[in-house]
Amino acid sequence: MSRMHDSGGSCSSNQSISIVWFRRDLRVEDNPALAAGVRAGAVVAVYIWAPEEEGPFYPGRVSRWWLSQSLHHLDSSLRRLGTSLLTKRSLDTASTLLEVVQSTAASNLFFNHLYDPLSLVRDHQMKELLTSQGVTVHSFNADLLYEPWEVNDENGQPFTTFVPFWNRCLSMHYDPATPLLPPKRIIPGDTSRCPSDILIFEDESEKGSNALLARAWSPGWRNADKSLTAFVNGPLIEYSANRRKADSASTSLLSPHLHFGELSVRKVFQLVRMKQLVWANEGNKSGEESCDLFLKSLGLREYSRYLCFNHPYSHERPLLAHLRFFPWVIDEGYFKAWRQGRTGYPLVDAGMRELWATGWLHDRIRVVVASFFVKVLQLPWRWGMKYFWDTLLDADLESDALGWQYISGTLPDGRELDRIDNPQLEGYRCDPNGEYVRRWLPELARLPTQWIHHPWDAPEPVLQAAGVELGSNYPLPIVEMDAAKARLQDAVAEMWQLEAASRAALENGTEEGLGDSSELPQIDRSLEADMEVEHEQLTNNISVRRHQDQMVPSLTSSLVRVEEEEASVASVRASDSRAEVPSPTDYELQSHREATGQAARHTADADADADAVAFRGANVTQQLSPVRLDHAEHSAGQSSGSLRESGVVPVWSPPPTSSCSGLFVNDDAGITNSGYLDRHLHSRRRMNWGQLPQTTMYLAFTTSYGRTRSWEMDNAIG
DNA sequence: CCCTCCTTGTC
DNA sequence: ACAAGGAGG
Repeated sequence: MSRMHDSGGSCSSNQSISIVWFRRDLRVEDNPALAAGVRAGAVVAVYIWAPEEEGPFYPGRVSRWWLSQSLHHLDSSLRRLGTSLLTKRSLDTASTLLEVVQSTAASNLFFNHLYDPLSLVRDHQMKELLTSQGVTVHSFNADLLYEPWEVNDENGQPFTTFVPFWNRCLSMHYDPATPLLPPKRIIPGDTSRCPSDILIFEDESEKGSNALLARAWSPGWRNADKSLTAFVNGPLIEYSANRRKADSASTSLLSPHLHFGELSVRKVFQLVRMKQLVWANEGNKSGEESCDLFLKSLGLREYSRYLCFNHPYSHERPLLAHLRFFPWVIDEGYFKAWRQGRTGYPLVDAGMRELWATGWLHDRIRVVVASFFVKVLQLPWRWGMKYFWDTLLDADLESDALGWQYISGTLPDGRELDRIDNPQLEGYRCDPNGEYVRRWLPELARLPTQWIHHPWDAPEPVLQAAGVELGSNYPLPIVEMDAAKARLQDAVAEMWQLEAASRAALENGTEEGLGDSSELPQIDRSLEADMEVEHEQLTNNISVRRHQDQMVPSLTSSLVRVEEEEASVASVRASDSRAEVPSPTDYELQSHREATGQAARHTADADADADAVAFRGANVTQQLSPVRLDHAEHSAGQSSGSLRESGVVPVWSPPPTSSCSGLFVNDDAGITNSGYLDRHLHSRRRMNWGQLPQTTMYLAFTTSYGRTRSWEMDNAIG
C-alpha cells in the first residue's frame, strides 16, 4: 500500500534517501543521526541485530529483554512520525548495511558513535567499506557531552585520572551540544524491497523471568524521559544526603536508559545544571552539592568511554600490567557462593540476591560485592565481570570495565589493591538500620540491628531468638576477615615479586613481552596442562591458585560438579522461603545442547561470555517509577512473604557455547580482537599508564580521519 | 590566628 | 590507609 505513496511522495529526484542506523541511541529526541537524515530527505530507520559479532560480549538475558522492549518503543515512536523501524538479523553488520543501502536506493548513511572496542573496530571498517561503495557516511556524537579526543590536558595529552578529566569537562570553553528536539515528521524511504526480519531476543525458558522484569521496569525513551523528570524534580535535591543508602529510593535508576541511549546525557546534564542554578540562587547548598555529585556520576560514565577510546583493551586486560601476576584463587565453589549470596557477609549476600532478582544494584553495593570478590575471595576479576554482564540490566562494557579496574587497583586513581572494604563497616554505613539486609535476607530479618551486619559475633541466645542458625540457615563467613587480609597481603606481595622478576627479564632483553607466560613459575604451567587434577582438587574445595588473568570457567569444567551441588542446595532451599538463587544447571544443560547443534540460532542464548559490569552511575543512573520487584512492605516480621511475592528471577543467563568455550579455558586466548591486543602488550611501571601507547584503533582514527576533523566534519552536515 | 585532632570520603 | 576539611584549643 505504501509503495506507490512512497515513490510518489518521498522519492522525488531531488530528495535523497538516508539510512539512519540505530544502535545504542534508541530515541528520537536529541538524536543527531536521525536529525541529519530527516534534514537530508527521506529516511530508512534500521536496527541490525548481529549478536554473534559481539563475540564474548553477547548481551545477557536481562539486557536482551530491555533491548527488545526499547526497540518496540522506538518503532512506535517512529510510526507516529511517519515511518517505522526496519529490523534486520545479521551475521555481518557491514554487508547487511550495504544490502539495505542498495535495496532502498539510499545515498547516505548516518549513525551515532559508540566507544566500546568492538564497535570502534567494526564501525571504522564499515565506514571504509560503504564509502568505497559510493555511500556518503556520516557519524555523530549522541552519547557524550564531549568526544573523547576533545578533552585533553594542557599538553594535549589525554587525562589519566578522573578528577582532572571531569574538571576539564566542566570548564571547557564551549558547552556540550544543545539537545535537539524530536523531528516533527519523518518522510519514509521506500523499504518495499527490503523487508524486516523478525528479531528474537528471548527463548521459551527465559519468558517467565522476563515477565517479572516487566513489572519493575519500563524501557523506552519516553519512559526514560519521564523518569528523568521525576528524578530531577524529586530525589535529586536530597541526593547528596541519600546517595549512599543501599536501597534505590534515592538513586535515579537511569542507567539502563542511558546504556541504550534512550536518554541523552546532554539533556540530563542541561536539566540538572538548570536545577543547580536555581538552587544556588536560593542559597540551597545541599541541593547545589547534590547536583555536583549527580553530575559527577554522569562524568564517570563519560570517563568510562574516554578510557575505552584511549585504551580499548581495558575490558579484558588490566591497564596496569601488574595484575596479570596476581595469584588468583581458582575456586568455583567460592564463585558459586558469591553468585548465590551465601558468603556469610550479610551486605554482600543481600546485594547479590538483589542483583539476581531485579537486574540492578546500587553503585555502592556494586563496589562492595566486587571488592569482596576480588580481595576477599580473590577470584579472577573477569569472572565477576562476566556475571555482572549477564545479570545487570544496565550491563555496559565501558562502565563495567572502569568499575572493576577501579576496585582491582589497576587505575592510577583507583582503590589500592591491598585495601579490603569491610562489608560489616560498609554495612553500617550504607544500611545503618539493616533494612536492606532484612529485605533481601529474610533468614536474618529478626536479627537486631546491632548484629545484622555481623551475625557471627552475635550471642547464641540472640541468634536463637531470631531463628538464625549459623552454618545452617545462614552461612558462617566463607572467609574470615583477618584471614582474608593476611591472604591478600601474601598474594599482593607475590604479585609484585613476579612483576619485578618479569620486568627484569624484560630488561635483559630475553623476552619479547608479557604475553608469553614462560616467565611464570612452573607450577602455573603444570596446572594449565593438567586440568583433571585441578578439578579433582576443586571438588574437594581446595583452592588452587593461578597466575595471569583468568577467563571465565569453561562450560565443561563446571558442568559436572554443578549437578551434585544443586541437589544439596535445592534441599536447603526447599526448607526456607529465602529468595531463589541462580541454579545454573538448567541453562547449562540446555545451552550445551544448543552448542552442539545450531550455531546461528536467533535465540538469544548463544555465547554469552564476557566481562563487564556497570558501575557507571548506578548512582546516576536509573530512575524508574516503581522499581522494586517486591513491593510488599519489608517490615522485619514478614519479609519472607515479601520475597516470595517478588517471585525472583532464577535463570542465569547463557554460558559460552562450545564455539567459544575454548577461549575461556586458556587465558588470553581469543576475544575477538586479541590479535591487535597481543601486539600491544607492554609492561609499564605501576601508576604510570599515562605512557601506555595509544592503541591501534586510536591511531587508525586519527590517521585515516584526522584526529580533530573527522567527526567534527560529520557534525557539520546539513 | 594557627595548629592539631577528629571526622569524612575516596572513581 | 590516607588526605582533606572542620572543630576546637
